[in-house]
Amino acid sequence: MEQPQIRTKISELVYSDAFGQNFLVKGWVRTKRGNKHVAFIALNDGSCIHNLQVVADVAAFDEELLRNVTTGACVAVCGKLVPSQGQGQSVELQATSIYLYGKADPDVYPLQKKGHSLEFLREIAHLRPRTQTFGAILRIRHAMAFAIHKYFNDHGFFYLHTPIITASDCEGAGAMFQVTTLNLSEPPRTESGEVDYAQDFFGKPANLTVSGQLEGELGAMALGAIYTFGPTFRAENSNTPRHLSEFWMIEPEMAFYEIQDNMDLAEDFLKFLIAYALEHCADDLAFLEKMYDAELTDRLRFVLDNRFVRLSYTEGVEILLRSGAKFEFPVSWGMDLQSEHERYLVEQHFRCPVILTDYPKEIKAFYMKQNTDGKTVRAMDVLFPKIGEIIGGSQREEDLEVLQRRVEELDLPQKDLWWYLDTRRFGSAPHSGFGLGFERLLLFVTGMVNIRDVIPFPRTPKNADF
RNA sequence: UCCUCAGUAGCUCAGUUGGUCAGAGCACCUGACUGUUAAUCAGGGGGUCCUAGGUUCAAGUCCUAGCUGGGGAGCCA
Repeated sequence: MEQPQIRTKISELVYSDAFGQNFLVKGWVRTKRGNKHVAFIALNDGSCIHNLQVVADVAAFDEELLRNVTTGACVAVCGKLVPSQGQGQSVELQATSIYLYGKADPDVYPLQKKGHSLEFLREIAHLRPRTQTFGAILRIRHAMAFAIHKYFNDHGFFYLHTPIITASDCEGAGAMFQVTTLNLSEPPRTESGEVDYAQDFFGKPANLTVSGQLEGELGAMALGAIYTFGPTFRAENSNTPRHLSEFWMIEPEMAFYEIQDNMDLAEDFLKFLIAYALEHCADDLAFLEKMYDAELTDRLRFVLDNRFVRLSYTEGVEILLRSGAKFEFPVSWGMDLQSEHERYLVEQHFRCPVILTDYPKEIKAFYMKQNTDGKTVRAMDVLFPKIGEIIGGSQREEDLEVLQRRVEELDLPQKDLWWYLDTRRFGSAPHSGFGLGFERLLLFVTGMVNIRDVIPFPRTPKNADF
């Protein structure tokens, strides 16, 4: 019988009814079962959550070959697609030839057919993509990245590549990683003994970006609406299931958007992404629901079907004060809301995503547009059940004098911000934007609870392996 | 960074008051079984009890410090 030369992905076969036809598949062995007459090989090639059941008549194959077909091994299989006699799958491949690409010594291959803890899998991040769980997560991650580009493209936004390396220290979003080519054991010194950054690569101190927003605003004030989608770096010593040192962030920035438009966009955007996941990642979501989170798709549908509650910080504080709930940190107007307060509003009071707006200006960034009350700014935080703040954004202050006054009040280095202030000096306009933490979105969509499990190779304090 | 819990076989864990305490299940190996579904059944091999000190006649067990991981908090997306 003629052997097919073209490889077929398993995702194309598991729902196929091309019975009697020959196919060539290539993938990694998940498990092998059977007896001395017949072997069942569960093969996965990453194209979908499902394994293809390969059936091998033991007598028809070299004994040594089959002995090396173990969990983790990589093989190519030619065979005939037939309806499965067994219960777990609708099709199976009757193998006519098997080629062993790479063995995986069962004594030392870390992955077993048994389930593994997520903590253990983090220690073998180079191999965990081969598990069903991480296959599902990484496919969903891809789908969400694609959907993000699709949404913005379809809505007339332009993808702007803001810099990864920045020499401005005023992004105001936490500690930064320094970028230098100086010899750290013997850096050049100035006459006064300080490190002489004039001799550094960029001639001044440089860092990895903590946000593309400031440059994003420059793009919005020219192209009308832009978004960024790239890696972001925070050198904070944060050790939580919701923080990474390196993560991906989406930051749309829109000219002529006021805060209400900003909220409309954020809600529509998030709902589009969730709907996209439900439509395009159904099998992977079903797996995660079965294994980790029985309410996963219910929760996704709930967010899709309900309008986000919108209320001001002041109203939120009043609800918390009236609630009678006991909080570790007592609520008062002017304080930043603690996790417990946000959770109360989202999970106890409204039981729905909440957009909080108009925060006290003292607890928000300098660039946010000040309200006429003199006390609050047009900030907006989108709070989700289980994961808290998923989006932070605001209308930006477009008035040069007001913005400059705020820069002075906060003692920010105005000379480094000249280019940012120029947008207010020349053709200023109302504009808004927000930042969406990509991995936080993925936490919500996948139902995972630790952010280290929704990025292929997590970077956290004391961990940059792989 | 703070609080808290944990670290024993490849994995998940048990190990009582400090005294036969080196254990189980799974994985792996060998054998059995003509269609399995985390296959099943029988047998076998497998240990720096996280590290360094300390207390004690005696430490997996108690004390101190450190390292690593989980959970909570802060910072934030």
